[in-house]
Amino acid sequence: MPPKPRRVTQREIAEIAGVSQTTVSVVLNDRDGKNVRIPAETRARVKQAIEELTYVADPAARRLAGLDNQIIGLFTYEAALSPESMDFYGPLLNGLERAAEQVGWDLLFFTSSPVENGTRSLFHRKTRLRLTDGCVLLGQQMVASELERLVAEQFPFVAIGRRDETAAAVPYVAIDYVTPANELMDQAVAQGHQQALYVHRGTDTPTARDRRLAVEAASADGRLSFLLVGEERIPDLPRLAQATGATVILGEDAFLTEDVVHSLTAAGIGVPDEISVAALAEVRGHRVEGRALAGFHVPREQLAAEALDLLQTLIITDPNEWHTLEIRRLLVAEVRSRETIVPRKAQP
Amino acid sequence: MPPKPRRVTQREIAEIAGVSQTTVSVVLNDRDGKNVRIPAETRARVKQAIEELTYVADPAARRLAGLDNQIIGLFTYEAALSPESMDFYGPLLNGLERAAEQVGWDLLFFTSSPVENGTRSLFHRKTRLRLTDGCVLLGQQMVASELERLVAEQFPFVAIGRRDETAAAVPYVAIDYVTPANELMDQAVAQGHQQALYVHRGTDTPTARDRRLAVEAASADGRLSFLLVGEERIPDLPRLAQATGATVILGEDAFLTEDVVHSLTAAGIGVPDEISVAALAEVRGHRVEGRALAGFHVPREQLAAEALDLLQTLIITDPNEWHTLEIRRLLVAEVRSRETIVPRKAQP
DNA sequence: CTCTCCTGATAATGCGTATCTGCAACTGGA
DNA sequence: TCCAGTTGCAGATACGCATTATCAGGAGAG
Repeated sequence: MPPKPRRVTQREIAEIAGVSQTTVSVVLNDRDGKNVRIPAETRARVKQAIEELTYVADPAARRLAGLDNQIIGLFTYEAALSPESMDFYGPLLNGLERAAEQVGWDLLFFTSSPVENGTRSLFHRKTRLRLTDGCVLLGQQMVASELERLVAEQFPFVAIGRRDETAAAVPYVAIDYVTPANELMDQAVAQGHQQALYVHRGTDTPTARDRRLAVEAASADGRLSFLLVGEERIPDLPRLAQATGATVILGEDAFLTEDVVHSLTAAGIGVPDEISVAALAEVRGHRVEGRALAGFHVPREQLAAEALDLLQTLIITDPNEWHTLEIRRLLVAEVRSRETIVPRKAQP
Repeated sequence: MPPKPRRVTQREIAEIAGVSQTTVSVVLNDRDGKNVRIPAETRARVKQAIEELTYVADPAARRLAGLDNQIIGLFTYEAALSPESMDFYGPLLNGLERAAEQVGWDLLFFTSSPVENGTRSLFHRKTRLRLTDGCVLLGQQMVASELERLVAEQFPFVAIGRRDETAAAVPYVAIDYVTPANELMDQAVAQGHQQALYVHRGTDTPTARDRRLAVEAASADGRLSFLLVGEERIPDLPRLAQATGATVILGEDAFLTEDVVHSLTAAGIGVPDEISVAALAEVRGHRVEGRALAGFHVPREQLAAEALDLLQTLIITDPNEWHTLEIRRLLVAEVRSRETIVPRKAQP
């Protein structure tokens, strides 16, 4: 490394203004009490020197002295800025940037984290985590041990996405899929539907479980009768619909639902005229048969704002009081069902 | 601020291993010379303690002690992550992320910089600039005084985009539009064209000047005769083309060129059959008359990689030797002319 | 005239790390 | 046995900032 370029320090300001470094610090922080008093005239002299030399404090020194840095970390378990992930991360990152700008925080992307055992890891030998005041975690596959360590170290952080699987109390903001799922099913019922299919993947994430439970609950209390179908049986859907008399098919996500529609239309079944469809997930940008696919709009910008708000709360609260806080926040997704959930066709 | 959570320090490691803090530092940094010698047995003992306590170095303290942090700053004069700017910044950010990951650097977005006098400013009272080892600057409108201050402070930084207007030697990576512009004009000549129009905006940026100079040079040495036309005269283009006998029209950018095409087709002039068109700029995603608009493809991911490479060079080089480096790098844009530059129609 | 209180500062210290200097304890050679 | 050289560390210090304790000098009270 070349010699670190020397920049203006408080000591230099002090020499020029003819005071001590202490006084400069006091003036900078507008401190004044019974212990320390600086008359207006001296203050002015110091402030002038600060202006002239265009002093800016060294954040590393501030940090070392135990102060905050107004930096928050952003850790993603996959590349955040690649074109592929932009679809998902884009609105979140945009929301984070806007919220950070609002409160005057800088955003540190932990792009350096090396890949170990398949995923990136937050704790490595030179992690810059501790430079930040707090941290936002993004990604489908978080490592439980890292979350637990963050909790144990009482480091302020917020995960985006539900993190109930871990024993420790992980602060998160996430999307409530249950409320809008019920709303969507109620609308289907109001349109005359009685029999339905739910097409799902094999995965067992918290949100997948949520959706399935909502569907099963609706089936159990007689609102809407469901048959649950794995994705491998999509080719068989036309027959299944026929056999069960289903007039609605819900998919776990938008892509799956598109596959469902292809299977139906290939068999000559009209969507949505004969069978209504919807995804219990984000559907922005997804169209089937020239219509906007019914499903949810997830407020992702707001999700980011909420995450930073929660993080800020954690940062300014003593860790020992965290248990008194509401560290899990759910945002309700918005239902958009108009175009592919339509009234049930009169029986022939 | 709540009390700073205490974490593992070298001193604690030292106590457990029964050595001094110095020794821990030496072991961590694998230092060994004639001044300091640690036998393998002691090293092992210290390393074990480090493992057991899962020690990670405090980046702030490292920085204060004059070492590098492996953090580079990213300053944009506009919001970087908004959907509107993604078109332009997206590929750059992606390239930066990938390159940063390669070399193990974290990426600090200066999202906190407040707006003063219309633009964001890099130097404010609490700027975290000095936490970084170097900085990448993005944006159309950079503030000359800030660039000069960075140069004066010998702070390693690289601008993306040409920055010749400033007196001080500003390191940058940018796109060479002149070489591909000449190539494109040569192709037009090879296709039999002799007379052309160049439609430009009123702005006087370095790249705008480059393009105009290239066009004027081609005109001067008789390769291709040009008439330069301001954008306000686009409605008049059909008449101008007729009057000059021009069979090619070049636009300063893709949007301008699209307007040109609309003006021509509205007047019944076939594009590209009767008049070939191209933009002397990025044309990805732009189509006219069902064809990919001719023009350039700017290698933006590569631009980002080149910027980080230059930055890294600056960081590891003593500032006093910077004048010996090639601190301005140009990347040649790729010509894509096939679809809307076609052979000149035989005269009737 | 002495004692106390207030004013306007400053010296000293700590934060965690790296580095430079120094210094015992040992070893080998004469 | 005495000295020079080597081995294996520890002490001191710097980095830039905030904070705590302290201190000299002057004013006011008794």
